[in-house]
Amino acid sequence: MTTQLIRDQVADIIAAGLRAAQAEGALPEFELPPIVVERSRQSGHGDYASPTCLQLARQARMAPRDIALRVVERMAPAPFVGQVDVAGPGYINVTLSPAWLASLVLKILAAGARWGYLDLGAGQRVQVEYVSANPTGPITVASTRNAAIGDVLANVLEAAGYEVEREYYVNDAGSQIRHFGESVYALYLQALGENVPFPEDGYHGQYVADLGQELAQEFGDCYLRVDRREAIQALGGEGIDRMIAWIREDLLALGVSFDTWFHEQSLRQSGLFDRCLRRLREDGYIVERDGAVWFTSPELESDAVLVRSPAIIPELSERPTYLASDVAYVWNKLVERGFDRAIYIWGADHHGDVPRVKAATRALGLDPERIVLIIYQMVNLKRGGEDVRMSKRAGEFVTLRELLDEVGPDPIRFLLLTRTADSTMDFDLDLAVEQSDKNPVYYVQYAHARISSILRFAQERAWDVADPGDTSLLTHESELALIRKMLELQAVVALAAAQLAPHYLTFYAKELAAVFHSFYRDCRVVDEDQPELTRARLTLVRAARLTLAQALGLLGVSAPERM
RNA sequence: GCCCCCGUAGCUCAAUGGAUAGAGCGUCGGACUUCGAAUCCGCAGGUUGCGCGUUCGAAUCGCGCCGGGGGCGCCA
Repeated sequence: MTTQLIRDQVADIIAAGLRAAQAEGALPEFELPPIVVERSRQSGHGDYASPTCLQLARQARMAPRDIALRVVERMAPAPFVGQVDVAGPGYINVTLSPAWLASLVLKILAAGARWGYLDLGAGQRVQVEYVSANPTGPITVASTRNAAIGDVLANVLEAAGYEVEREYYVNDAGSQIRHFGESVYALYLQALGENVPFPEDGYHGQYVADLGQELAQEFGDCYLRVDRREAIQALGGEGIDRMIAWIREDLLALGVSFDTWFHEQSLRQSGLFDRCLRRLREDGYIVERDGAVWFTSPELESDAVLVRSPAIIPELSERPTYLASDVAYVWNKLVERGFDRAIYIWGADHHGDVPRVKAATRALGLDPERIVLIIYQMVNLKRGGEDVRMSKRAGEFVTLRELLDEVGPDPIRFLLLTRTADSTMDFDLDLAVEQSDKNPVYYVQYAHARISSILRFAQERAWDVADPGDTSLLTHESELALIRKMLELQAVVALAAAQLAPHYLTFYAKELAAVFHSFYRDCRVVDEDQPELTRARLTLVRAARLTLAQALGLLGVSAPERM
């Protein structure tokens, strides 16, 4: 199975036709623009449509239709082309050959677990950094959207042929960590019966109290005797470690895992942070004002960004501001580890930092195009149409763990990817739980289970489902529609990878399931009176099941054989 | 004050600058003695918030309004 998209092959033969027309003097000489070919939206317009001749009209000083006619005359035949038409104002419509489509079924099955995988990455190394929630509490719904987007995007990029690394950036420095440590320490003391006040900016969640209890039981009173600062460091660090373990476990239950857990602390321990800051200072990007250190750059509209302020962050051992670490981090990604591209998945609340990180990247002498920051909008959690309010510090939120207990990973992942990242989404707990036609994940999984059931049925009647039969018998309109949709998997992977938009996969999976269900209505698979056709159709549905499984696999959603 | 996202069918949302803007849900009406009815088929439903512009062509790009959501202005 070739990994070159059919759409691109169509573009190639149109380009060849154009050049041939020019060589023969049927068209004037001009430089060819990139040939636009897209999937036809309207049935009756073939499978692919190219509006290229429309845009050539001015240069060629000819009517677009005439250009198209002269090109089509000279287009070389190709095995996948069934019919070529000039339509409307000058579109070139290409219809795939039914025989070629039928032959595709065996190629899909032969590709197996690699079906849908492409070679667009050309060996490029891409890092996707996602979730990266502060390790001061459990994963919430907002971070779960981040996880779904990041994880599926990484899958898609891998399928498109990139070398992908998945990373979780652990913010284990900064004042939130200090507040957390102080909270844990206070609750530890309280658990031992000490009468101490709870810190003003402390964390109020039940899990912090539990953590204090836990530490009191395990360590006893030994931290009563050590210096407060030291105790906070030790107990806070222990708390953070347990939070990270907890986060890792919950994400794993969602089917999300990482190649690297990168600790912010390491940026300073390695000295990289200081080196980057020195570099920026030497190049004139650092100014000192009002007793604080600022990053400034001509491309930043708002003046300057705080790097360090003794008034806010008195202790040198603590990390400076958020941006300051990001400077060293981007250097680490692009230079020390040499990724060609670094993708960040950020919640909309961080959108203001995008120009800053871009500016800092440029200030370091790196190409800002190499970093891509995907901003996804917020998630409103709902239950029966009512908003569920959340605040991490106040300890009121719905966690990933609770979601998993209530809903399970499949609906969570699927539902979180049924919107573009740009739109705010409501996540209704009641709907997510509901196993009905309102919940699209079951619709797709049902198609997979239904095919599995057909294959079981055939096997029970002693059909050899591994016998491919003669796939050229697949000529029914609904059979061909199913194959066309299966073929589209490659284009969807390419599109999702190019746009960095994993939600295309969920829409595709639903469409594929729908086309299968329609096929099922029109064509009986197992028919004792037509053994040859039965063998061919068994092969067809095996390929359809594989394609569904590939799409679901990229989404990280299970493909059940029974439901 | 500045920034970001959204506005498309009754509802929730799609649509790599292309032809007649599509799905699901909801309403209504049909299809199981035959491989899974968690399914399918059909009907109805639209000035793509408004205006101007760019383009052969705009839901899509630009500018200006209107409406909704969110963020920033020494927390991360």
